Amino acid sequence: MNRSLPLIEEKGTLIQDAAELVSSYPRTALTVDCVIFGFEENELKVLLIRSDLQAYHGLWTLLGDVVHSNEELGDAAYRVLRERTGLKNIFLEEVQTFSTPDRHPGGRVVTAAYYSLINIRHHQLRRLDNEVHWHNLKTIQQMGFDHKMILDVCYQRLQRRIQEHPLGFNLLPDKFSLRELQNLYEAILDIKLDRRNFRKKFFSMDFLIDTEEYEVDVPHRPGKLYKFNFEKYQKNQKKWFGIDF
Amino acid sequence: MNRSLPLIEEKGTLIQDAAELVSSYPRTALTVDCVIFGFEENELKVLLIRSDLQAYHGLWTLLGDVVHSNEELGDAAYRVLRERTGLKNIFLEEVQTFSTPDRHPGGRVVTAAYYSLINIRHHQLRRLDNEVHWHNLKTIQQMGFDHKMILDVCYQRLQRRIQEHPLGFNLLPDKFSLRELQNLYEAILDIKLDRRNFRKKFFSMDFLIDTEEYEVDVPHRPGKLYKFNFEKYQKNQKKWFGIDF
DNA sequence: GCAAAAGTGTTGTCCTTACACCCATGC
DNA sequence: GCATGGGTGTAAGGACAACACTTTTGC
Repeated sequence: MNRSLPLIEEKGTLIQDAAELVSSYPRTALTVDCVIFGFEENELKVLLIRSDLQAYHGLWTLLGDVVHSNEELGDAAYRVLRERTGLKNIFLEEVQTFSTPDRHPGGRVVTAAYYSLINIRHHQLRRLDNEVHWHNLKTIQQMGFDHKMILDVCYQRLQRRIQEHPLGFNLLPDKFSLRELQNLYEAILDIKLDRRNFRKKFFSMDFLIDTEEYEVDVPHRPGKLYKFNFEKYQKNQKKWFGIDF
Repeated sequence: MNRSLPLIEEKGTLIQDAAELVSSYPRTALTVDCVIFGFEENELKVLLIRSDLQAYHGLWTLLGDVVHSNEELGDAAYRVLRERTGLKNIFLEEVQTFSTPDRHPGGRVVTAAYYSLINIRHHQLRRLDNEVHWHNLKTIQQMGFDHKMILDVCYQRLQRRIQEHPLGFNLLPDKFSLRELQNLYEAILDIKLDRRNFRKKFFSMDFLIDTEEYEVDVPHRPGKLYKFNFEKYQKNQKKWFGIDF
């Protein structure tokens, strides 16, 4: 309907010089912060770095850095990860911005939070700048800046996401047992699941490939090892229209 | 484990002056853009404004503005809405940032997109700055900037969201018929739903209050009118641990 | 043989889907 | 009386939750 509205121009003249307009805008320091979750020894961990600010002396913070002047935020997040940890080929997802005016002691800094979930063993940390370390998520109390809040928000996102997408498979060895898979889900969701129902669920989804191999060197009956059928998953992407709140 | 790590300080001296650090950061123009969906005449609409840039002469754009220097992004989004349309008491949700370097013809501008879904009749548009108009979502083709992409991303978010939360009820009159509710869902999800199953679904959720009133002046058998039981919904917030991809 | 975890099946319940007929009203 | 949409029920299938015993291995 509104496509046919006449152009009304008397209201104001159009802005000819977009560059002049933009140059009149206030400018803000922009950063990105990466919340990298990892899974190891049946615990959900997160990668933190020691704050280099005197104001947060001794506290841990997320991996973050300022966004360069012609850089996309997503690219900045990948760069931060690469520079600080050497990590590459990781999928980052934006969660949200944090822009409380006093969130940074040095002045106004707006940050966009990104998160990912990776296999700790598949990604060797190089360049341990400023003491990058994995921390058990459950033991983290205080952090610098508003990073504890950012972490909490990203953790909630992760929990929601893993129920909708098979994120988990990237986190396990190429061949994994169902117990390992279940441990992963239990660690992330922070709940216990019924072993039988869990197995049924995953078998019925039919995304597991039986490798015919078994665990070795375990002090109990060895479990079968499976691979994830990524191809099949891609094809069967859920299209669902239920209403479910 | 890492809580007990000793502080290693020889790596570098801590930064004493956080303000100096921040002042060294490059700065970026920051805007917010609001994607306001509305529902009227069984159609999903979106509130757009005529671009005031010569470069996008005649094209429609989202409601946006620059973020003030000490303003939270969310607050800026609410302000934009208030200033441009008079709309208040609306819930906005952040979707994501858009930061392609050349997305604005006047130079680097990073934007954060927010969306909402409102009842067009409950919110009178005041101050029709620069021709703010409702547009039928399905007829929108080209827009200024990268706003078509932003709109698409926000629409997808809306579709996902309405399947998880009873957003819809704010969009209808205080008392509504089930047909109105179903029209809303069909418009947003862009599908047809079975009337009987739809009714069953909503009745079984038990969030509807029977007003004992009926539609009037309809050219067919009048439907019963219901209210939404917001209180009951709050209490029964879904807590769910299934895995469902 | 014992400890530890793997592996397995059934049942009841609930949710979803598909589907067809009568009812109340305006005209 | 007819057109329009309102209102209703059932049956089948699928998903989920709860639950206990046997098997295999390392030691």
